[in-house]
Amino acid sequence: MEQSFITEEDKKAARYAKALGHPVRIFIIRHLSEQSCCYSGDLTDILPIAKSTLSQHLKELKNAGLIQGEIELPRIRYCLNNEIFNEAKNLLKNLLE
Amino acid sequence: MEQSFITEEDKKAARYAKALGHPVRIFIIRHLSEQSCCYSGDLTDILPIAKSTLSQHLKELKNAGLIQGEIELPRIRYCLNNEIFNEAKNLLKNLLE
DNA sequence: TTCGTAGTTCGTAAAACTACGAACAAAAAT
DNA sequence: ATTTTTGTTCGTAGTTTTACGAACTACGAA
Repeated sequence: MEQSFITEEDKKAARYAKALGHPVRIFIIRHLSEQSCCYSGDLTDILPIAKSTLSQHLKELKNAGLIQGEIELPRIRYCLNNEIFNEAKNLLKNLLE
Repeated sequence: MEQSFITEEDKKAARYAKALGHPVRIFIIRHLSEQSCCYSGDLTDILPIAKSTLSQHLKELKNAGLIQGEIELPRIRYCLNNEIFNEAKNLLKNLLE
């Protein structure tokens, strides 16, 4: 046990990978990649989960920084956070070669 | 709640992302990408975790199919499983564009 | 046969994840 | 003022993850 060679980049990559580590969240990210933004209700109509569960998944993606929500009453418009999404992309692409 | 558009590919991508969702496992994958194979003992020397904990992380990567272990007594030689690793790479790259 | 090496499995405990319905909040519409 | 719409937060329950040390397996060496 000399030393940990786990870098900050490893930790970041792991956080992003973890945020992507659920089928619902993969779906949301894919959906947002295909059509730049969407409303939570769009997803509720499609996905077979309770809206509270969806809200939790959106929160996790927000916490990881991958998406952002803009209030557009009476709804909330979710989009990819391109800056952070690109960071995640680069870290994971780099890891995967 | 019309229909789930979560595909089998989404589920696979999520499984791979989840397997990568821990700094120790990112480190192991990075390590194996840099030097084709390694022994568990090499990792025990570097990482500040108990060998049983390391064994669990290796098991998760094995369960996801990303790595494989070949017995080479008295040790076990871990390598990337390139076929599955490539599948993970393609799924995640595709997701990330 | 006994000892040492390399690694897995077991048992345990704490934390995090997943999911749901109910309750709530904020603003627009009636 | 009440209702409707959209979505979040709360409370709860069951499952999974993470981590550790101890015990175990398998083999080679002394």
